[in-house]
Amino acid sequence: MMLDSRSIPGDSSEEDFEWEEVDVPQQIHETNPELELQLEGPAPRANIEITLHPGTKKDDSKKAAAAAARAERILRTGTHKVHTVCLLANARVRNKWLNDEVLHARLLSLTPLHLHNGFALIHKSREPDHNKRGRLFEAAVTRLAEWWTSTFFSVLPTGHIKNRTFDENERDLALRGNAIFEDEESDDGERIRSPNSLMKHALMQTGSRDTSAQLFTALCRALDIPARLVVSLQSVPWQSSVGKPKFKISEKGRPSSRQKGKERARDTDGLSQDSDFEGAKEINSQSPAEVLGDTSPGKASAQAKGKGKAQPVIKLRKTKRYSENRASTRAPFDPTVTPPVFWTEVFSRADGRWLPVDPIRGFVNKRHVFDPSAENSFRSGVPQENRMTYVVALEEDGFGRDVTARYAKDYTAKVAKVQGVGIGRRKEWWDSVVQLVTRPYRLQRDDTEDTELHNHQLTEGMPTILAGFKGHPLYVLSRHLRREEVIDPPVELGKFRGEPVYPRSSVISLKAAENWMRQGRVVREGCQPMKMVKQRAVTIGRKREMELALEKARTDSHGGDGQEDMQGLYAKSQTELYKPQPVIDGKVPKNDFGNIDLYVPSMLPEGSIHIPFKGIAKVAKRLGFDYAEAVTGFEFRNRRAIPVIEGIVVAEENETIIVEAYLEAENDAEEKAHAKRLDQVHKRWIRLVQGLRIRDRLRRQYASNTDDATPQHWLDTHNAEAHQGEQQPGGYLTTADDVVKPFHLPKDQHTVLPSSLLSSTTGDDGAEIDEAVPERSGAAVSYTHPRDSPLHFAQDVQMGEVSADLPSRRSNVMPKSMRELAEDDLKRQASEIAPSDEPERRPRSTPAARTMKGGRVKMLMKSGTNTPSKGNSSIERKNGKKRIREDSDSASEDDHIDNAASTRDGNSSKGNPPTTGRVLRPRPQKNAAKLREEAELERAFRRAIAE
DNA sequence: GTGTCTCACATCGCTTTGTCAGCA
DNA sequence: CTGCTGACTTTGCGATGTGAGACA
Repeated sequence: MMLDSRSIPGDSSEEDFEWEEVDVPQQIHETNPELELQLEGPAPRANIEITLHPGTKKDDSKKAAAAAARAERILRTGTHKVHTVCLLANARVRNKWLNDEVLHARLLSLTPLHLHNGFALIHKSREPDHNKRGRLFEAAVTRLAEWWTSTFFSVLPTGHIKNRTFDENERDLALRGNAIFEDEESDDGERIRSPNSLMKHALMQTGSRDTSAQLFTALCRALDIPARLVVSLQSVPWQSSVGKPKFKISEKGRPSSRQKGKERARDTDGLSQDSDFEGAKEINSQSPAEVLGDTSPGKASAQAKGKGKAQPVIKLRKTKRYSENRASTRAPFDPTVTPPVFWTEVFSRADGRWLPVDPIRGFVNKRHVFDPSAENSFRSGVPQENRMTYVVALEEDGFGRDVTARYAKDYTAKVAKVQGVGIGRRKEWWDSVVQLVTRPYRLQRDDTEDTELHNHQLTEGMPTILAGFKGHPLYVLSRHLRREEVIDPPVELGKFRGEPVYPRSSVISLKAAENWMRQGRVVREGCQPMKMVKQRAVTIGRKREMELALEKARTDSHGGDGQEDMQGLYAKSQTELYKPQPVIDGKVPKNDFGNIDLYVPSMLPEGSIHIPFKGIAKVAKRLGFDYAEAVTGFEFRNRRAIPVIEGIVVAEENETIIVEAYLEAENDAEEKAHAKRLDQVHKRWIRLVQGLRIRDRLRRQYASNTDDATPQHWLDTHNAEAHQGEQQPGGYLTTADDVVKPFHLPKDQHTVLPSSLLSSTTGDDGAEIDEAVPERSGAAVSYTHPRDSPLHFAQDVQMGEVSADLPSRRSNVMPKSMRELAEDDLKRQASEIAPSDEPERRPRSTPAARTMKGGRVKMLMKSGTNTPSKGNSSIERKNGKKRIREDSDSASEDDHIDNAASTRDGNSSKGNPPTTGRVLRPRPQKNAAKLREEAELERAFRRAIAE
């Protein structure tokens, strides 16, 4: 590109520069393959070509994958929650059934008497020592459990609740989607539909281990021992990784992608599991490859080998039976040996505590035997069928308590984290679920139990994994300390892999001096910061400040360290309450910004007061008092901190005067606002009324002079020429306005007749009409046109007809102002006599009036009060129009007369019958009193608007 | 071969005192 | 002319949560 001074014409400022010719390569080759640039300059005719290659889709796919992962996570979490709640509800229903009296009676009848007596003999009177009583009770429970386990109830290997991972369920659902209803009975879950089902199992003395535990609980209750049904909810884990076999190193060498390798690893893993675990076979038999009938050698399973392309559902059943047969051979998964999902807690009255009882394995008072995590250690490689996350104990009254801490090993280190402790929302959710089943009031034993559970956590011991220390209530590692946390005093409790372990109680949180100020505290003089951290700059101002400081530091040290800005953090113990400068001579101390910091009430200076009213600063300023606006906090928008100002701080002695002045100003402002509002209301009313009047007048004029006021009618008129005599002049009446009466406003105050306008041709009304209905009027409105208008003829004819009918109105048709109308009204008021009878009689003289009924009377009432002129034919015309509607269902004779009247009045030679097919009921006739009342109301209204 | 650690990415929470045009 | 009000814009960093993969 070459720059030439000639190429910059007429720029004097540019003339100061000496332009130099330089050689520029004709083409610029961009090294970036994605952006090719060819510049086009004036001298060497190089073209500018910008080629933008669309970026690789990598990012998009990444995004999509992330979105999918997120959606899946939400789904997993949701599923986990719903499943947990359902399982809890299920346990509650079972727990309720365990109170069935018939079930109790049946169980008691099946229990040997000596076991009954074992409990009956434990009594204060026989054994005063409660410790001994406690031991006796425990022994009795042990005997009962032993009898139940060894003699009475035989546990079936299937039918109990098992834990399943999200993926397993997904696969299962995908498989059984169509057959889920037909296949109901094939489900391996034991079906207990009522207490009767439980009773059946009690009589058969057999069932799943869940049923065993439930029946044992019922038996305890029958024996009058407070017993809880304890359930470890086996909900779908929310973590995606749970139950997934990990990626094998041996898979690495495969030519396929890692993901595929992982999938295959999972598949083959499933295979290996399949051979030795009944639960796993279900999962494996439902693997997607099989579902899809994929028999490729790479994915073909050992099981699939012999089964060819059988339907998945059938396969499921077959494999299940197969596994059931083999289940008994698998000792490690024997449900009578492994930790259960349901068990019992009995309350030892003597000890005042709950004893766990495992009626399947015959354990009593051994809380550690229920956590399956220890059991799994020797079963590595198989999916867990029991995961302890939530353990709920349900009492006879249906209320429950979360007793996970009693049974879970490493509760605080592991299980609590799965429950969501410290994570926030999930823990919140679980708390809310527990709250649903918690007794609304507390018993003493609840408090005792809480203490016990708390002690369990305290005596749990140090975590064995690093993650266990994270958020542990007792222990902390310095690596897990937060930015603003420090350990003080650093008392070592022990070591974890060479790292010192400190008590959580030694952790104290620090704040920067500024942040302490926001709490109304200042760092004591001479205190050294306990920790130095990198300063954060969030707002633009702060950032600039930091940059300047950094720049200054660089220049000072000549490009030396350029170290980042560090800030010191202080502990609360290093601070003291901030004491602002007092108010002296009514002068309020202010900060650099001219206001006062008032983040906490203690920051209010001595001798001052905070008046938190909006707009009070103006008052204080007007009165000339010293004041400071109170900054009570900040809002953050657009990388800026915006101070929140709430009122002012003034000297105490000025408070009364300022507040009084403020209230006064408020009152004034309120009054002003009220007056303004009133004014607006009046204006709006006036506008409305005037608008209605104009509308009414226009309608009367066009309705009376001719009925072809609408384009529709214009059409009708022309159509009617073909079949004259059929159409009625009231075509206008079929519009909505005729059906829906607008409002009982004085409708003929501005009685402006076309004739008057014709005579004057000018004037407000003429303009108005012209403006309001320029086209609508058609020939009928042509009176506003000059005489040479093509519509002149129609106008003449029309007006001639009208004039014949309206002799008296002619002279009094000028538009009136609101004031004039009011005056008229006053005059009328003075001269008004018998308003109801008089007008009714008078119009009867005209044929049109004779046909009028209720509606007519009313209208006449109005006209009589509104205008001094009598025999107002325009009104009659209007009434006539109205009459058509109102009298449509009255005698046909009336209709004829009416037609005749409207024919004449409407200046139409076509005596058409009413075109409307509507059937309208006449308005009921009003009596004189009612009419008078209405008239009075109307006058009042008119007076109001005349003002 | 599993449990634990590490890394990458997502999400949350902290941050702490403007400017300008339009209108009354 | 003055003073008030509302629109403007949507950051960025560290801590922490989450999940996948590596490794002891």
